[in-house]
Parts: sequence; C-alpha cells; structure tokens
Amino acid sequence: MQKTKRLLAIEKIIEEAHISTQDELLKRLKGKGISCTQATLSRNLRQLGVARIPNSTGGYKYFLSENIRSTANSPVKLNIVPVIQDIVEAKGLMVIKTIPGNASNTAFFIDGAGRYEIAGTIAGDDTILLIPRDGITLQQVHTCLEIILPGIHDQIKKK
Amino acid sequence: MQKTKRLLAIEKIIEEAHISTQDELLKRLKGKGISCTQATLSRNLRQLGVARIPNSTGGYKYFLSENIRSTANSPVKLNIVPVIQDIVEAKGLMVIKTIPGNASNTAFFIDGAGRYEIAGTIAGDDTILLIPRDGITLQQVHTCLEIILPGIHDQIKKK
DNA sequence: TTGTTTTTTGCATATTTATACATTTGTTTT
DNA sequence: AAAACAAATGTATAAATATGCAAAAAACAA
Repeated sequence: MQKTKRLLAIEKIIEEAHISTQDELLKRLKGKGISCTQATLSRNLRQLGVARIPNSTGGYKYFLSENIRSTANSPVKLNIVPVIQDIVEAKGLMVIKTIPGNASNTAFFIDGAGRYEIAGTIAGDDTILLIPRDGITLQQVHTCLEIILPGIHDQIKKK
Repeated sequence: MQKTKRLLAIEKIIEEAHISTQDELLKRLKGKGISCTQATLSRNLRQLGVARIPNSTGGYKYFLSENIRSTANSPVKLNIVPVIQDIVEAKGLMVIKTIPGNASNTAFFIDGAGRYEIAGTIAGDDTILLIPRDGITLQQVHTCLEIILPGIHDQIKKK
C-alpha cells in the first residue's frame, strides 16, 4: 500500500532530520519519490502521534512521541517456519494461535516491528492476544501483519 | 512582573487540565484574572517549550516538554526501578509494557494494591492488560497508578 | 527625576496545520 | 464481474498558531 510506505518514510525522516514544518517534510518525501498533499501529511502525523516542539533557537522540530521502533534489528525471521496456526478475531481484538511454546517469541517479533497499528500484544504459551490501537480496523491489522510476516495469511489458509 | 505570573499559571494549567488550543488556555487564564492575547500566549508557549501532541481520540493536548523530552539533563530518580516501559490505551483498556519477564510481578503488585478502579489484570511476559471497572475513566486509572507506583508516569516520559 | 535602552505586548496579518466534502482507490461479497 | 463497502486522498477552506512592527511598559543610567 502507498500509505504504509509513506508512514515509514515519514518516521524515518523525522528521526533523522530536523523537520520544522509539514511543507518541509513534504519536499523531503518528494525527494524520495513519495508525493502527497499537506492535508494527507497532517492526517498521517496525527496517526503517528508526531509532536511539534519549539526549541530555544527560535525554530520547531517534529518528534515521534513514541520511541524509536526499528524493524532492522530483529534477529529472527519467524515466517520461515509455519509457527502461526490460526487467527481469530473477537471483541475488536485479534487472537493468534501458534504451535506450542512459540507465542512469546512470535509476539516479541511482532512487537519488534514497532507498528503503530498495534497497541500491544500479550503472549501465553501458544496464544497471542493482539490489541489494535483505537481507530485501527482489524483489516488494517491484517495488512500490517502481512507486512511484518509476509505470507502469513497464505500459510494459514493452506493448512 | 506580569509575565512571570502568567508563565507559572500556564504551566500549572497545562499540567492539570487537558488543553488543546491556545484560545482554550486563554479563557482559562482569563478565569484566573490573567489576560493577554493569543499572540502573547504563542510566544510564552515557545518560551516554556510546550508541545502540542495529537491523541488517538482525535484531539490535541499541550504538554510541558520537560514531561516528554527524554534525556541527559534530567535527574534520575534512583528509587524507581525502570521496569515499566510504556503505557498505551486502547479499547478503553490499558496496555502496560514492562521490561521482559517483569509483567507478572508488576501485575501482581498492581493487583495487590486492591484498588477499586481496577477490575483485573492479565500479564504475559512483558505486557500487562489492565481492565478498568465500568464507569472508570482511563484518566482515573492513571491517577490510580500514580498512587500505586509513584513516579510511574515521569519514568515513562523521561525514557 | 529625565533620557536611553531593553523587554513585553497588542494588532494585524502571514504562516502553518486541520478538516469537511467529494472523489478515487482498494477490498470484500455475491 | 459487478455491486457494496471501506479506506485513502486531494481540493478548498477553516482553524490554529506564529510573527513583523509599532506602541507601551519596565529596567537602567546619569
């Protein structure tokens, strides 16, 4: 999806550069081949929980209000092994069944992706409860999971 | 001086109330007998380093940046073990992230306080799901947590 | 005091950010 | 495939915030 890529790019730029207005960010994105309008950017920044903080030198700077999430430093790729057995939705939450003993590391992996869509996870032995953020649909979470663990849904369906 | 008094009042209001626009703050100040224009307020907020952060419910909230900025120049509170990493709200529930392996004992400690506001908790390895009683706001839960674990919010924000 | 300099403020307005609405794009269902 | 639904986006504009400039207030010096 176009949006997901943009959100990631926004996070990256904000972490790395000193951005003080949305137009500035807009230009940076354009430089990376990603283009949208200021309106979209405004909505995205809200979704990411980005703060604008004045500094003492007379300018402003955007900050991620939630702390750095890196997909980069995740050590294990879980999607090689068919760990995830089933996904069930309930009460606006998502229940993920894994093979025994693998809930914890799978959840850790999901957490490690640092996706804004996911408020948090709780893992037992072979079950994970995934709590989406407010305003996020389960469909969005599915998309998100597909990004974190490519092929996850195929894997389940083929079972 | 007039300004000093106003700056103090602004800090106090921002800490205590949920302020989302400068006009709103302006009215509060007026209610306290302090009056100025939005322009002055804007300048004061810059001076105080106040940030405006979007929340998941579609609004905004002003924060004193000492409460959100991390880092070096903030004194460390040694009597607090930094077990709790983050608190996220979703679906009227509260998701508390701890350092790995500490969810269970932290949840036990929270349960042990026997607070009415909290219906119960479920702990995984590094995440606690806290379920508030019906009719209890998340704000009340925050207050409650601050009573059980003094300094908890500072600890998180300074991370 | 009086004149001089610095700080603070309001006004008017520019800049920046948010949003209602319509449209497009994508997804699911039949 | 088409219909039905949901999500994402752009346009235009509203809302909110920042700032240049002149006036007023405060601080300072002689």
